[in-house]
Amino acid sequence: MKSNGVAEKQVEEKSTGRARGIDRVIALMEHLHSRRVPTRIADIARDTGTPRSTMYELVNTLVEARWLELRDGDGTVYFGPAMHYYGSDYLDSVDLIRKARVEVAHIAETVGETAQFCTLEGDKYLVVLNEPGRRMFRISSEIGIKVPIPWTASGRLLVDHLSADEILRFIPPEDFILPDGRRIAEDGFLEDIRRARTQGYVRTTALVDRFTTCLAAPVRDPAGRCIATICFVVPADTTEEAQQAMIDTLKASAERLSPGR
Amino acid sequence: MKSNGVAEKQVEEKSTGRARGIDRVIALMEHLHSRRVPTRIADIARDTGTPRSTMYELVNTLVEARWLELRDGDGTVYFGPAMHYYGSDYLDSVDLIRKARVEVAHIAETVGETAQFCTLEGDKYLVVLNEPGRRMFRISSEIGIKVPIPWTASGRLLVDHLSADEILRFIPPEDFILPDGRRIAEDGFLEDIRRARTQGYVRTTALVDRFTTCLAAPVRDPAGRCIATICFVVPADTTEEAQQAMIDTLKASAERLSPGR
DNA sequence: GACCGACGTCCGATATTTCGGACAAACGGT
DNA sequence: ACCGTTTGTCCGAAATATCGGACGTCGGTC
Repeated sequence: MKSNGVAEKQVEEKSTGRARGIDRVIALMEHLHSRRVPTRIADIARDTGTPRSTMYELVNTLVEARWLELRDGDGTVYFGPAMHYYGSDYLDSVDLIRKARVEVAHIAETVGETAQFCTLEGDKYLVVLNEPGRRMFRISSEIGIKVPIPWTASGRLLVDHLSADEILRFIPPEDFILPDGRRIAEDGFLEDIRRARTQGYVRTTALVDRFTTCLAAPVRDPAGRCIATICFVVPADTTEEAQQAMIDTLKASAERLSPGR
Repeated sequence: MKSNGVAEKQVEEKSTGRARGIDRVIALMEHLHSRRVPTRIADIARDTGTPRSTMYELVNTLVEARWLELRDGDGTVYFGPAMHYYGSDYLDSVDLIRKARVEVAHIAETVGETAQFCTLEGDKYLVVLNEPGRRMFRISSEIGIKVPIPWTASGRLLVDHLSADEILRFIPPEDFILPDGRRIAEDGFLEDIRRARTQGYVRTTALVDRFTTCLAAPVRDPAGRCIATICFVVPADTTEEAQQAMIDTLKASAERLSPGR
């Protein structure tokens, strides 16, 4: 069950190609999530290595349960309302996330910029909450999509409890290569982390996206370990003055979210 | 797949008690959603009519996929982060809901009261989006929980495209009985609907909860049919003046959400 | 109008998953 | 310390869900 670099993942190939329905369904949902777009049944079957007849059977069952929805009438399927209901139950059940929802919504509304709440999952960075700002230019929320730690501002906070050695052992080497092929220098990265520890926030500019600046502040547990971050995603040409105000906002929010103050 | 009055639902009992894993999983998730609280595996097995050994097997699989999470260490399970990711994908994929999220978040933040976005599913009323206000007294969001139409303010808008006869045929008779046993008079209900059509909003007080007032405005499709509502849930002693301001806010939001203006 | 590819359904065989029950460990009350 | 209850794992048997492939439709292309 380890996530290999490749996006697509055939279902476990044991001796025969036969698999349990539930494993097929998990592969199906992961596939839809990674594509993030309504997809034709035959394509899902091919890309997940599931027999076509099996996939049709399963999709029918899931559509009936509202886990999936037939879209457009062009034969594509995508997630259905049941996933939203179950997901909301999850959000409500996790104390930190429930509080973070309030903070993120509040600062996104008052500041007017996109705000996010992020954590680590394994050795990857993950957006858990995303509230778009008034500026509606970035539509794609990347909720639940794993991203290499060095690509992000928050990532520099989320590993700051580790030593330099531990950090480099923890992050897969290939994660230092940006989507455009550039390489992030490891010592610059470690220096960012050191500076962040003393400053109490991180700023990155033009990292994965040339015209975007990220501002992030750490949510820490009572032991001082960074367990999550809250951050703004803003245009790189935002004035320094405005950015400083946002940093103060983030620090205050992050402080309120840190358990045991 | 009809929802009978009884909350619990054994999995399809054909000739033998045997069922597909996927059907067991659907029953499991529905059970968790209806209980809305982390639950012990053995209890889920009993309440869904699933053999214990089968349930353990399935839960292990689902925990590994992050569909479920083991909680507390007391052997209970509940929804996991994957549900949130899939649910977010669903929200982003439905145009009206994506826009409604912005409106609901905005009015909840600016007005400071709990705002919701609601639709019909079958012959039941359903909360799709819920944004708690500053007043944090009502914790329970009821997202995805089906409620009888006559119990709600929004319900009076959502059926207003039907004639009186059609309405009474559409709503199951038992749905006119409130949780406390009181009966909602059918002609009063129909009168509410008539008035709502001309006024463009609905107000109900002390319906399902003695101290709560609901204010709702209709989102209409180009044909004028009410396809959803946006509403506030406020204390019954809110001043008339404040309520009027909220009604104006709701009408404006509902207008913005109505497709094709 | 014939051909080709994609879509969706159906059916029988068999590899496999579900199921029941047994078992050990952990728990908790007296 | 004793005993009844609950939790979680394991195993073999057999009921059945998955799979492959065949079939009829539909639409577009030459």
